[in-house]
Amino acid sequence: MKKLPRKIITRVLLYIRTLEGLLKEKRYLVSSKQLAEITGLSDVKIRKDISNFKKIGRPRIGYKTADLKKTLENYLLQNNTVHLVLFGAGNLGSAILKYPGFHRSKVKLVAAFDAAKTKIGRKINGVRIYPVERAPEIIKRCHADIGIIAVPKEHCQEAADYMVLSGLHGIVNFAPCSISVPAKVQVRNMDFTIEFLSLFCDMQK
Amino acid sequence: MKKLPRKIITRVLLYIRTLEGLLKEKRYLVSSKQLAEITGLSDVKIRKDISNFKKIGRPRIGYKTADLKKTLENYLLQNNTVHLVLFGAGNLGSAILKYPGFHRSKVKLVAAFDAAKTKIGRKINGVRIYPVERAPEIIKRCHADIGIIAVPKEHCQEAADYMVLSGLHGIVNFAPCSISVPAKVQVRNMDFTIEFLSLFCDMQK
DNA sequence: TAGATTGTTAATCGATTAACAATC
DNA sequence: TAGATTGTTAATCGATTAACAATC
Repeated sequence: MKKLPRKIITRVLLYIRTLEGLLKEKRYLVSSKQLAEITGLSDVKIRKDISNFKKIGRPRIGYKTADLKKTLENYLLQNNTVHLVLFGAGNLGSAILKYPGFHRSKVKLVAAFDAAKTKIGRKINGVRIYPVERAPEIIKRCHADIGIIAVPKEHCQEAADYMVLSGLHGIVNFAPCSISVPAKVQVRNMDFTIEFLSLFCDMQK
Repeated sequence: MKKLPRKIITRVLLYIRTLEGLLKEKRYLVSSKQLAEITGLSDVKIRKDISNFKKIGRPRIGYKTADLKKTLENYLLQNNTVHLVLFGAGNLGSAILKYPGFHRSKVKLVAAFDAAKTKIGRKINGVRIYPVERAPEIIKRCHADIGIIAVPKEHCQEAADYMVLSGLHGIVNFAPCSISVPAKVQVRNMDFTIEFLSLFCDMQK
């Protein structure tokens, strides 16, 4: 199976989330047109995306919800679970620790780190908070894959450095600033302000 | 000035944020190559993006930080300030209310709404929390542009409906579910789980 | 002048959409 | 059979990169 571009991966994850919702409502069949209505994407694009995997739809009928979900998951996630660690257990960090995302089984936040003495040792949503100095040790021990930066932007690069040092190859950065990391480390930036402003600019005219 | 595609808008906002940082460090000149190093984008792309505005760089020298920032802001944001309202003052909502984004002057969160009686009337970071029923009235009164959904996903569509009813044309949805709105309303979805998983899939191989 | 950097045009690449054949 | 829907191929569109001229 060839590697898919990021755009398609993101959409496929959206399909999986959507299919999960449909299953909860006991809708066992779904067409690309229905998926298009729910997701806001075009039905052609959805069929094209799905065709990257295997023929699974039936003309005139659509897709079996459960089968489609399983097919997409198998190709994309296989048997992997993503292990996440969080830097910064403040407001945003706590929100992330409690984020009610889909697919609990595939995504596991395994440890949090914070600089504040008062927070060390506490648990939020079952996840223990450790002092940042212990990050390398703990990250290696629990085989974390991805680090989340939710610290004040002054400590943003510091957190990134700890992550690189600990051998992480993926970082999701919620702080509104750029970080500098080796090329092998993938970074995804989530700056809320940029999102708000970009939507606003998009809306003009 | 022609409307720019969303991708370029988002990058230009990143340049503005970066230039703001450089100004704080008293770096009054910057080249596209330096911006490329900080942002992780290519210098050609940066020059191409900037060339959408006006000739402002000087060969051999680069750009005057302050001038470039001003030029980008003038074209993109003009004299506008974005007025935001928030639905849901839980963990994530509180984090958004306190988000230390750049450009305080251009982005203003003007009101928050929550269903919980205990939260009504309180202020977080100077923003008052109102009962959801008052949303249409307050949103109209304060000329809000964009609504932020940070409610539990069960109430996600409800919040969206309130926003549409109140005349908002832009929604940023942090809940992990799809919403259905009229075509004139622009939606931006931020599902953390999808971000984490998509980064993870991207990292494989 | 030589060298570095901008800004632009042309070429390439990738993603989306259109058209349509296949099929149930 | 007729109609709806999938899956695929070809055409279009947009974004990125390469090449290079302009300029300080």
